[in-house]
Amino acid sequence: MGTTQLESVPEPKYWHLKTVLSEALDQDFAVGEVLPNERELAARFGVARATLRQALEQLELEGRLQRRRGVGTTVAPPRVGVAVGSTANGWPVESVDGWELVGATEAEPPAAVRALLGTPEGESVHTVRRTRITGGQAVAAELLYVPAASAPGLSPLDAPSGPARARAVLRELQRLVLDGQDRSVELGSARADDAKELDRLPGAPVLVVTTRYFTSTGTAAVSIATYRADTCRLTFTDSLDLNLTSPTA
Amino acid sequence: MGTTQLESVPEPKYWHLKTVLSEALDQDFAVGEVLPNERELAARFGVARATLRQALEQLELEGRLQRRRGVGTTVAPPRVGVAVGSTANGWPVESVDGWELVGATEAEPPAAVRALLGTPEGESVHTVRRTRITGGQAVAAELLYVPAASAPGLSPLDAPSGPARARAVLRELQRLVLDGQDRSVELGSARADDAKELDRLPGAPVLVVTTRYFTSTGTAAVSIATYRADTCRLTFTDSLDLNLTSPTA
DNA sequence: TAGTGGTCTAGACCACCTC
DNA sequence: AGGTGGTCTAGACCACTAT
Repeated sequence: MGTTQLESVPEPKYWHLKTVLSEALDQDFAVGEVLPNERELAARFGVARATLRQALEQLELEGRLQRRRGVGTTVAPPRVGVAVGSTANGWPVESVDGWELVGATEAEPPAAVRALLGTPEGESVHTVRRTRITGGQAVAAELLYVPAASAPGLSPLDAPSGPARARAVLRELQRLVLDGQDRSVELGSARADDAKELDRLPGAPVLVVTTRYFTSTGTAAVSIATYRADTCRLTFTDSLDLNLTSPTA
Repeated sequence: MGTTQLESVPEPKYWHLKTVLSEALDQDFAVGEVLPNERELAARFGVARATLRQALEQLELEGRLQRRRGVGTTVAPPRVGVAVGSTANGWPVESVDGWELVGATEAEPPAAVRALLGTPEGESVHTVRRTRITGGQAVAAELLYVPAASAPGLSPLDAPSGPARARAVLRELQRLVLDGQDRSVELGSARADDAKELDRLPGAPVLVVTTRYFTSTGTAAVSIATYRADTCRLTFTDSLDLNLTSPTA
């Protein structure tokens, strides 16, 4: 029959909207510029605010927009490339790559971490919290889990908490010979504590980088680092010779 | 003053709901089991369907749930670890790691790729499409961009398209000496064509892995691979020989 | 055809920021 | 106080899958 079926796959409104907005961002807006508010944009496009928001959410997920409650929606700068594993085959250290020590506690790790460490249930481990700052912006929050066996020289009493304690744990780690590491990346949503460090709302999309540090005796430490997925592009420089990785002039 | 402010941060309903559901998934459901439908779940928790859906979306983002239109919501298996760069310092080849050649065309690459390749505007490049299958599931869709200069021996006429053509392009690549590669990972949303390959809806969250292949003459090829973020955990096995990286001990 | 998730609407109220 | 984005509601209809 003559049902020509031209629009056999009707594009969802929010999807089309996203495309239109994306092109508008390329052409008519500069980085940092604020967009009209959601109510006005929705009216301008003749859609409900919820539909407009669905398009904005996608664009934010892709790092094109930045939205802040009480402030507005702005055009986001291109994602920053953050090196992960450029300091490969090295223990986490202070004052490189913009890592900043926040503090350290001693507690039982989550079950998933316990499985990676191979520590028995109920055993507490050193937990170092770090934050990674790039361009004045917190881009990552990390929890580094170090079993007591990996920091044998650490007295429970020197610097019971805070950055000094964290530094002490890291110093202990450096004494061990690192045999290798193991890294994985997956999508997650920010827990409340990480979200706070990253200046995002809980549930914000993050890239979760899990690193296992191996010594001859097994897994000596595990790091769970959550990177802001909206602003970060994780870079891995596997290339052994560093000749071609042109520096910033 | 006496404003005790006990609930200074009222948790959003969908966030609380997500926590409750997450615990229920751990305790009362097996992998593959189907959940009650959204309307019933919403009624059971006394919330609007949209709110319930917000919680489900988060859980799907975290890889806990799988939702299929017309079918239902099921408990997802743990994410599969897919090796990225285990074949490090090697050209992409066929029939390893479950990559399957789909076809090849010749077209002008997107602007972002053109910038990475350094090809002039208007110049078309070979574009090889591959799909990565793991456990019977498509987990990644890749577009490999190869400038004509990187495949000099390729006649325009042998196997004009399809898997045979793709194989021919890859064979040409193997003739070059690979100097190194450069990899980055970021969050994105699936374009329509990739979504189709991955059996997902357009806009589904994906991990975009961008790889640059270097030879002595510069960037010889660029690969843009999109991995299903809901089902994949990207693994990087950097561990090399530990000799050169002797710590300060 | 019945049931599922996906899209969309037109409101309302709240939390947060700035002035 | 006024404006912003964030949450939430109670509907409606659509696209897809299975039977």
